[in-house]
Amino acid sequence: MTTREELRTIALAEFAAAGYGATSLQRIAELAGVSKSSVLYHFESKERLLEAAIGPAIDRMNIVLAPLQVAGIGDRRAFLEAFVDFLLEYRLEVNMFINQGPSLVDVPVIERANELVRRLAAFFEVNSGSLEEKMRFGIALGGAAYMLCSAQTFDLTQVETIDETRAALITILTDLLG
Amino acid sequence: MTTREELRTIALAEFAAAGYGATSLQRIAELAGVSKSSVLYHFESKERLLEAAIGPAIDRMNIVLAPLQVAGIGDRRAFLEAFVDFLLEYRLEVNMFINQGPSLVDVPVIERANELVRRLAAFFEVNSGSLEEKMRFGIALGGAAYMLCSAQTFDLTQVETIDETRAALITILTDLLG
DNA sequence: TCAGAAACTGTCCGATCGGTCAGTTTGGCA
DNA sequence: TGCCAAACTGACCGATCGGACAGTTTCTGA
Repeated sequence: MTTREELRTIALAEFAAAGYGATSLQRIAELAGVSKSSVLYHFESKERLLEAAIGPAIDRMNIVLAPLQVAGIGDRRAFLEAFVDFLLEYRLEVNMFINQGPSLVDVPVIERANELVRRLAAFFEVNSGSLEEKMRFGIALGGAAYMLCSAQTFDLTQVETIDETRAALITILTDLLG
Repeated sequence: MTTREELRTIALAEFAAAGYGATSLQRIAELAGVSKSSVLYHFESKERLLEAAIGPAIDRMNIVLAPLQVAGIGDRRAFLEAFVDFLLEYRLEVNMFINQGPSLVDVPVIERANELVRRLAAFFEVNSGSLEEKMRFGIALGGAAYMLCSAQTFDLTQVETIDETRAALITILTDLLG
């Protein structure tokens, strides 16, 4: 693993756990065992580091959404499975966005993610549905992100297999949105 | 409204919106139109301000939970209604705890809130249930908090009445946990 | 009216923030 | 071996952080 990729991984974990504003470049550097200058060599600013941290997740989600742009959401169950796979693979990024996003206005990469959520909401016809349907969408999105990143709070640390988690998540989200 | 209470309200809103670590005493002072020194006169430290901000919510939730300590959860529906009322009244506090709590280790008031969540999980027999039941609890808790505090993201700003929101929330949480 | 308490302020402190920059170390290739 | 670019560092910058403290204004009851 290159140092750059290592820094990206460490930064993402810290941003998700402690928050973007509360995480200093110095702390990231210490966790990586390099100097703060080295962090700023690989990423020219803290904001660029944030971009590198969650950008790939946005790109991936855009790919998941792309076919729906022309064909509509079609089979909800199939889409939810793809969505859950996305959540599991990018849980830290999603958690960070859910928790920190609202406070990071005018940050380009966060605006891109906000646009993504709006498109997602449109696919689920959130704004044409009832209030309850809107709320179901919000609860599913925020709740899945929260739950996936607070395993220890709920004594979920002994989660046996990723497959079981995936199946349970699909069942619950299908209940909420399917 | 006393200045102290005004400061508490402003601080809570900022902590919930921008995060505890990212909110400076100077900013709170500016929003309140007083000096930073004045903030530290009413609350001897930033941590005490955090305590004052979310402490009442914890006290209130403890009162909601108290009767269950002896009688068990009994009618889940009735408890969920009380819980939803709590969520609606203390949405900022809950949102702040959900988002910032994991990063605020060793802060006494946050530890108190964590203990509260553990007791809540115990009432719902989260740890004796299946993985899916645990996840339902986490999604319900985190999702409700997220949704209540991101109305504009989902174009929910035109929420007509609090009663409709309350009814929808009870329905959804009953689906998840009832 | 006036004294004491409460409320509030400006100034200062050491630490840390994100970021710049000149200089040093390191690794690969001719 | 010599060289150059990439990787990395420490020192430094102005700004801001949470907080201490002495002094000033404002309120209130005797």
